[in-house]
Amino acid sequence: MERRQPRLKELSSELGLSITTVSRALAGYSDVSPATRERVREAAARSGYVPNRAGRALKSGQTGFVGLVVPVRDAQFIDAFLGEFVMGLGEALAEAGRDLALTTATRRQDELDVLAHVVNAGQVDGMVVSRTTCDDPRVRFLVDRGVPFVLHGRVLGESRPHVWLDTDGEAAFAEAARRLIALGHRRFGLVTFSDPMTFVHYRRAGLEAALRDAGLALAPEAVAAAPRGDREALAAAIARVLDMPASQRPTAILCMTDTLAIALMEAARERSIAVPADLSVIGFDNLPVSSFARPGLTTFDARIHECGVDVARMLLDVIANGPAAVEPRLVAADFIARDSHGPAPGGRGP
Amino acid sequence: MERRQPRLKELSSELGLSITTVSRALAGYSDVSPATRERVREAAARSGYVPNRAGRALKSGQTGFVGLVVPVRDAQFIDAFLGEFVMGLGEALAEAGRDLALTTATRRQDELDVLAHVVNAGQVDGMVVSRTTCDDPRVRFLVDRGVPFVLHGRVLGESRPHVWLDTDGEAAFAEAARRLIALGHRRFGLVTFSDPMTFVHYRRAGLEAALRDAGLALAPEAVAAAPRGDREALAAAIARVLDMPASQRPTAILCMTDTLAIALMEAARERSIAVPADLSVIGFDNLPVSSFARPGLTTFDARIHECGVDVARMLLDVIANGPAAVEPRLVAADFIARDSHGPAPGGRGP
DNA sequence: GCACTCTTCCAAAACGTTTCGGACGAATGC
DNA sequence: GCATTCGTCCGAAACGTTTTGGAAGAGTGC
Repeated sequence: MERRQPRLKELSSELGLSITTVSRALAGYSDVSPATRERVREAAARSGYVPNRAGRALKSGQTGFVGLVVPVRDAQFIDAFLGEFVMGLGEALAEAGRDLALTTATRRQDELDVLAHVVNAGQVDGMVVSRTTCDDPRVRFLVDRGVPFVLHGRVLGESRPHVWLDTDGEAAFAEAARRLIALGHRRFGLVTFSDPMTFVHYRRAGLEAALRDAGLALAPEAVAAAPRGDREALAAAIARVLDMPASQRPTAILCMTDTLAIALMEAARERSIAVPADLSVIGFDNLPVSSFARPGLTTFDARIHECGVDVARMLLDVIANGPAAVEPRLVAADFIARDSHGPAPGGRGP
Repeated sequence: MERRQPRLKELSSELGLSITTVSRALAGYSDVSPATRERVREAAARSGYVPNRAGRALKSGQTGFVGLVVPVRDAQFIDAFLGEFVMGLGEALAEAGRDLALTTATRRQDELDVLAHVVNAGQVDGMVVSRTTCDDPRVRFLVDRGVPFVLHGRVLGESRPHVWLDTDGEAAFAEAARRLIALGHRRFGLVTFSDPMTFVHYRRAGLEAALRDAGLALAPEAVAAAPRGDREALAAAIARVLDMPASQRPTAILCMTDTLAIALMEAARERSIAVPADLSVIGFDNLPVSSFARPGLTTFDARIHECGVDVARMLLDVIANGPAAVEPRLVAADFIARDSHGPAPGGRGP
């Protein structure tokens, strides 16, 4: 068996034409006669000819790949939602005949090193950068190098033009706070990450702004912060908040992600703190898990699959037309009301 | 800015050496003096030289990519578990300096067409094939073409040598059945897919064999089958089983996946059929969702992340040494006892 | 009949790498 | 002192594609 894949050379000698003509016929150039073009196309289709990626990449500089570096932590998928995002990327790329080059950054390597390696090896036409930090070195590197890229998330310090798509977590957390305030809540808490991810910054800012508008404030001792993936630190931080005297304990806690919210609800259950009677909990992400949690978790849906599709389309646009041609996008998250939030205990609410 | 990435040519002229020598120094050949080798290595590291993938692929035939084609259905990630599998692949590939080329098969294209395109474009050194069907045309294609590949799953008809890793669903479902029989169950049901996936075949075979050994049988009317992703057909099929008179209705139902099991439990709740008092339910996959379902879902853990790691390692082995050098692997799934199964109603159990 | 354009085709170069087959001294064996 | 080997190094070819700069021939205008 093992029939070798035909190449331009085989195809051209079979047709009695030059390699040039076959190449230009398939590319649809006008300097090859319609009759020849048809003949070439037919032969290419019949023999199953597909242009070799490496050859094409070498000459044209376009590899057909778009890169994504995903970190591995705790040997488990970082946030169930990355899967959805990746599928969105893949779907939009498939429409453009491109593929996703997925590189895993293991613990031993810095994420920036891996990114630089991928870019320096010239294996991609552009990069998707997910999970940005406030001052992300990857963004500086990519801007410096002039590599097309799109951020999923934002950075704070970079003034040079770059393209991003982000969920408006600031507006979402402000909305959550206003809804809870309207339900009579006055003491708020937050379960968050201690890492400098940009979304952490914005969501917290949204919460604090809404509280300020209502003449309230987020007490520092009502904030539980832990590094991503560190279950023990998280449990300890949550314990510090939940073990406050009931008269000082927050009656409503916002959580950076659904995963954190579910951990919080488990911790509350262990302490016989009833959700939502004693404590309202709101998450973010709308993971599939969240609708099966008991009580069902109130959260925000960021339509992560659509974000993936949009980021890929924006990146294709940047690759074709440069970053100046593409507008950054801030997309709203939808409030998903379930059963984990309700009126404040004590009946001051409606 | 936009400093161009140095290439072998720049590096060699900077060092006053030939391209050949620089290339061979970096590759560690013995015909370059240790002193020169060090000098070259140092210069390469300093300038951030990384060999161009396209150039290398063109000459050596090795692209550094391993391919995976994932289907998109219902615009949502097919089974949460694929994400875990992909991360396992990526992790093991990263250790070998390779990357994953993820191609999405959209509805319009046949999965085989996409696979053939990827292979014919020479963009990968090998393929991972997931979700095999009993008589999978992809396997025939890859064996015909002599492309290195590893199946995640099995096929039934292919006699030519090929490498696979699969979860032993046959043993798992047999074990589940025996456990339920020991708990007094006599009437069994099955929620399954009507699609010809190989795992469907094996798991059902395991169930039926265990029943046969106990002098029991799986009644055809106790089997709910629907195409993957078709929620309505699934609901209708489940309804037909659950709406049987209680005296004939199965007291224990095995489900091909956790997703199906959760749909079954929801349908049972709507009909006030208590799980596990009236009905025992066992799933497969151990999705994160399953531990949050109420009652917690009894299931099997296939250690999907490890499967990804192992499949990638096997594929690297096949690429290096050919398929004959690699043994197929059947891995056991772990029984995860939670609260969705129990003694048969009527107290015949222990 | 001549200069010109238009259509259709092609040879050759280039992209960056690896590798084959040497070349050139210096050291070795006799 | 001569042939041989060894240690280093290099030129050139090749992988498959795209593109530049033509060439050859037919048709057109005068």
